[in-house]
Amino acid sequence: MAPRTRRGSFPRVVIERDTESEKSSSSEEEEDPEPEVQEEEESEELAEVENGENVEEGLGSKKKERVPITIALTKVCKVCKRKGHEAGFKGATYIDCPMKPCFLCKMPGHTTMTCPHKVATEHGVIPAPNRNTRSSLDYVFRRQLQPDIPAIKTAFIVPNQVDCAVIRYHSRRVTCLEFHPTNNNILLSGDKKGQLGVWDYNKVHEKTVYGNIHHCILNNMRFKPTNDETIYAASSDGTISCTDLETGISSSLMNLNPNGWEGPSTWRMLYGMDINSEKGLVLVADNFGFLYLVDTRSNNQTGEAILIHKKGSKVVGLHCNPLQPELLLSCGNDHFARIWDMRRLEAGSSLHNLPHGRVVNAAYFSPQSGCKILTTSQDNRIRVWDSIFGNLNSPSREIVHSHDFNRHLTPFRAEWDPKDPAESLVVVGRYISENYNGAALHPIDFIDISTGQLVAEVMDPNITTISPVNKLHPRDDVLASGSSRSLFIWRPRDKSEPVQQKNEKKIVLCASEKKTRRKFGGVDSDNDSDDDTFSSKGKNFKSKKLGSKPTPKSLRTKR
DNA sequence: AAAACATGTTTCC
DNA sequence: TGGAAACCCTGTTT
Repeated sequence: MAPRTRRGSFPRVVIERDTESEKSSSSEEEEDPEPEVQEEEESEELAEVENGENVEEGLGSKKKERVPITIALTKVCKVCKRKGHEAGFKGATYIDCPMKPCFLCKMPGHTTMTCPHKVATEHGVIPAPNRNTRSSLDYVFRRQLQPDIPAIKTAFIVPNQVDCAVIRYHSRRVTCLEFHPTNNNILLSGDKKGQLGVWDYNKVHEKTVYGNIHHCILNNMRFKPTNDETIYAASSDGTISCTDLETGISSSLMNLNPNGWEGPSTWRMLYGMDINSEKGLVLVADNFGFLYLVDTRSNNQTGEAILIHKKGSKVVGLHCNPLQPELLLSCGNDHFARIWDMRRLEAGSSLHNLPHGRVVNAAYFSPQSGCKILTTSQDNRIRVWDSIFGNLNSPSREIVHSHDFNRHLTPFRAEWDPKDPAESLVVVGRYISENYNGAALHPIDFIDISTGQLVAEVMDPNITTISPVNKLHPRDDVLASGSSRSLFIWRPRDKSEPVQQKNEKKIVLCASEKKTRRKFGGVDSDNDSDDDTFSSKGKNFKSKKLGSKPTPKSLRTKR
């Protein structure tokens, strides 16, 4: 950023921003509100309040007479550049800039620390606007719509302990995960580079990476319903692949960029994908708002591309209703999730449009009844619609939860627990870190979406990275996480443990172990400057089995 | 040890 | 409309 000019009374004070170094000298002082700045403090402060428009001119005209005063900015906030406070980590606790809206709920007037949604055991639920009709009649009504909803919820079994992990299985950040539909120990993973990993996590050292299928982001994959050794994948390279998991032999169903690179305005990328087995279709959607249908028997596109989201916007998610093959759910960067009737697919013909505050990362029907809808939006809210047959004008619940967009991260997606008969357990990684005994960790949250309660937060002191990609096993009590370039398998700490009641289920993993002492929680980096190869540092492509008491050196235990 | 910086997408203007 | 800024709880290299 350009140096910031501040118009004081007489001498213009220029703060060279490149001296960002100061922020880190946090160790020296704590509460001292007096920075050792020069004399012109108050004038500076004044100017600061209303300036901002004179930055340019100051830059241009005062180039030479500007005396860059490199203030010893021990107290200048790196976020807003004002003094008197300082954003950043203090130990393992992040202090927000008070000038910014709350990092969690995005509302002004408070910081994350004091956010009303940051209660110890829950992130908070915002009842949707139309939710004031919360009469008992309403419940009766909804009960009629969903007669199969169990009256008493079964207790959740939450995987909470790292069972095994593979470090740098991928050479880029993990972008998607999929459990094998029939083989219990097989996990598939895709990464930013387009590689497809096949991992038998009971044999940690057996793993396969197919690197030639795609050459950029593998956005979504699905098993072929009629052959569970075959996987479809949609990639930002504009192709759909169909790969045999045994041989790695892959064919391409579709290539939206047959002429190769002709510039960013024409390069089409495939994001959302799902399979409609009833109709024998692979559905994919691109970054320009279009949906494509591919017949899985002929491997040919059927019909024309259909504009299903705002023209030019990315359609990141597609989901076919598990029970009603005519229903399709899509979501994308136009801030909408949309419900479609497959029999009447044309631009503008959506049955419902579900508005969101920001980009919608994911939208899913509930896995068993297909009656509920769960969305993850970049406005830090998980939204739930309890019945697709009910009032869809506003969500039944909005659950505030930190899963912001970050350039280094795969977008977070809240995922259903496919095993939960009540369809109320959801897993989602958390962006903001919390101080757990001195370590800044990013838990993976289990949320009861019927109440908004945080049922469990899963973490390990050795895992300091953010885990935006999570998937619960369709049959076992197993959680798979993709975090940075690593994959983790979590299982319950002790299977013989009596199942706890739902409200006592707060789990803090290894809270007493504090080996990890890092300022930052970590991120799933995709820094292109680091090497792609699996051999670049010797530690790449190594797998590690973690015992029940994990003290793995491999898990980048820092100090 | 500390700082620079690479990186990509959305939103702002 | 297009270009610039914002992001600001990285990870890696310098």
